[in-house]
Amino acid sequence: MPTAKNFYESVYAVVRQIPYGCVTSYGAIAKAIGAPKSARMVGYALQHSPGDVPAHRVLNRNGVLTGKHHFPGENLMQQLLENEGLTVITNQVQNFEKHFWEPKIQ
DNA sequence: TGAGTGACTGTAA
DNA sequence: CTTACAGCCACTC
Repeated sequence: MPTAKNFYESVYAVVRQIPYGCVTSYGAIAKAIGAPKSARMVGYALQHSPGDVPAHRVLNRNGVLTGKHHFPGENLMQQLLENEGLTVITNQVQNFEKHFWEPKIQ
């Protein structure tokens, strides 16, 4: 079995821990799982993520919805974030630092 | 086996 | 301040 699957599962596990109304960055997740250089892989993993993973809460370090186009709808990601009390303008989350949640390793 | 790709990040100009 | 370039790891063809 590919050991990389553990990497994916680790990403999913961290993303599932993101509380309601909070967001984080790919690099933060990558660092949380012990691979700060693999931020790109986090995004790649989210692309293969199951439906029970709140991938809409994961943005880049800039607070921009880089993966918005990968969601079913054209503005679904933004709608989900706004539904959680966040403000999104031009694919960018306002007060990103304020809603930022740092992943924790259990 | 090797080369190409990507939901990123940090540093330089 | 904004824009550009290179590094990085895992996966697919």
